[in-house]
Amino acid sequence: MHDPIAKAKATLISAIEAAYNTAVAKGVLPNFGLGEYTVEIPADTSHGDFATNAALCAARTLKLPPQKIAAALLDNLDLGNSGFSKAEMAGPGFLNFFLSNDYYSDVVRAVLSQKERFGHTDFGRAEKVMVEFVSANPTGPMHLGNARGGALGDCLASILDAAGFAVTREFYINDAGNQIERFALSLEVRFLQELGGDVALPEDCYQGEDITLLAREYIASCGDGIKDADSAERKKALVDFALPKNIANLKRDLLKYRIEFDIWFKESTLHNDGTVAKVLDMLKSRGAVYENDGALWYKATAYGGDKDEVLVRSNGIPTYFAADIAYHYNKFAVRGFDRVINVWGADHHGHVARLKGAMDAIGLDGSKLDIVLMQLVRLMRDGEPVRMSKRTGKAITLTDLLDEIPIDAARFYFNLREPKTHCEFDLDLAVKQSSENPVYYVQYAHARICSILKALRADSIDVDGCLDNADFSLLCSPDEQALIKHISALPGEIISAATEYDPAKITRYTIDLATLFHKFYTNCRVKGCELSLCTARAALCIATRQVIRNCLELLKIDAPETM
RNA sequence: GUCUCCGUAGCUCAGCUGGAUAGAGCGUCCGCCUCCUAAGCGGAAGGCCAGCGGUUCGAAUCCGCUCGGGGACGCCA
Repeated sequence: MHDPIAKAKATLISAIEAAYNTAVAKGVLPNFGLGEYTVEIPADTSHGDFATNAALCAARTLKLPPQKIAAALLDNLDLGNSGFSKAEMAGPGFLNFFLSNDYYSDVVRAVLSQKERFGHTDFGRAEKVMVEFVSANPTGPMHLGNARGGALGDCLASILDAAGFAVTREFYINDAGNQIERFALSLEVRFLQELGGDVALPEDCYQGEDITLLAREYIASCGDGIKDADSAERKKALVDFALPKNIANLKRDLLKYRIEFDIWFKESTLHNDGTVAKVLDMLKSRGAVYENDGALWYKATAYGGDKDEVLVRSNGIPTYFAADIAYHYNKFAVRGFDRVINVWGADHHGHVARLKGAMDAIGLDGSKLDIVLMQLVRLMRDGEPVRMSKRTGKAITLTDLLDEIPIDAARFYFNLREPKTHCEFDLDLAVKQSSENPVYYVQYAHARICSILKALRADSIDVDGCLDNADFSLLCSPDEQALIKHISALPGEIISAATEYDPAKITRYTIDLATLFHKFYTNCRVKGCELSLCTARAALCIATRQVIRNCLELLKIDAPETM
């Protein structure tokens, strides 16, 4: 039982189709087919556990009132061993179905036996998927956008993995191009300034204090020997020293944020190994480029773009865009990914169509490239937007953020909303250890369960033998069934989060799970009730704890035993 | 100007591949611990789903326009 909800829906659809065929055979309904309809889980449980609008949808083709069709379907419905106990007609012609007790027992049993694998499916058929995210500029520290992108990309990768894809997490290091030139120049100026030189830092250079510190570190460990070398040599020495340090810092900070990449891919390799030149040749041979003002232009407009783009500047240096085409050529053609997902800030949205188009232009399939555009975050404190770090006066960095708020809260918060929504990050709320902060609400449910189980063990109740000994059919109160039904939705929820690239589905699922558990906790006592019921409820507690853990594992958030 | 995201309770947001009475948290008010963690649960109040039109049995959901807000439109990355 990989996905109980999907299985139940499939069962219902075949039962409905069978009922229709029987009704047709009896001459009760015309033989035009039911057409398209849906089976859904109604918001209101009095409308059953599942409901279908089949009769409403078929009303036109069958030229009969919906209620008459629904009645005919109901008359000929055979639920047999379907896991459903009854069906009824309601409203304008809905058919509502009610699950039997077996369904609930099966779900609890499945969780207890599948354990940390519950929720995982083979939906993705081990398709090779790359998730590229963060890819922060290595010339400096990461900012708030990287914090959201990091939490988002990392959880999306985990979710895809759970949904059965073969996932690679990748960080693209932009260690070439203009920004490295600027980095080099900034370092050089700071270096010379440290040695008393009278040079000013140009405005378009990196103004941060980190550059000065790097220059100082260089002098401390390598001396000032390059002072009199020519500028190009001096810059190279400084960059060769500073860039690896910055990259190491990125790794360190991301690790602190619980993100580990499988691959750190350097842009420079694409320039050095001829991939950039190769894709330029491919574009040339396909007639997708032209020359103008001494530069090489890509005919974006011929491939779905809104305006043409420069590939090679008139000074002979390829643009970032040229390198990006080469990079994605590498992802698809060289490394053979079936699908590539990039998590980008919304400020890159203009880049999406032309990169996809460029994939088509070099004979690859741009539709296999998906971009998750993430809107920027507004940091709030005391109801006011925070733009700058108090300490440095510069943009807020990931490290600044994690100094202030717990990692659990940050990761949870950034995955609370769909990537495309503009979101506010409330610093005051994130540090609050109260019910206002949803991450604690979820963790509290987990801690409560641990506490119950501890109390039961202290009473010598065989908590660990629940799977073998418990009579799950005793779990029949509304609170128990609501909890179990929600548990059974996890596999489908993970698949849906994976296909829609929306980790927020999982955080919200987890909050709802905690809510249902807290209700169960309030209304159904575990300790102290009759032994068989106590054992069954303990089993439900263990199953719930497992599901909370599985969800928090996807988000890489701690599941504390006590709070 | 073109493209893009957003607009739902006082606040932050779900719901959006069309379905039954539009949901949650926070805030406000009122209840619930001799009993497994009250970081919890229950209840009340709070809505022109930005506006107008269209599509149809049915629209918060789909389409068009308008208004309001964020972002992008470099031989930057």
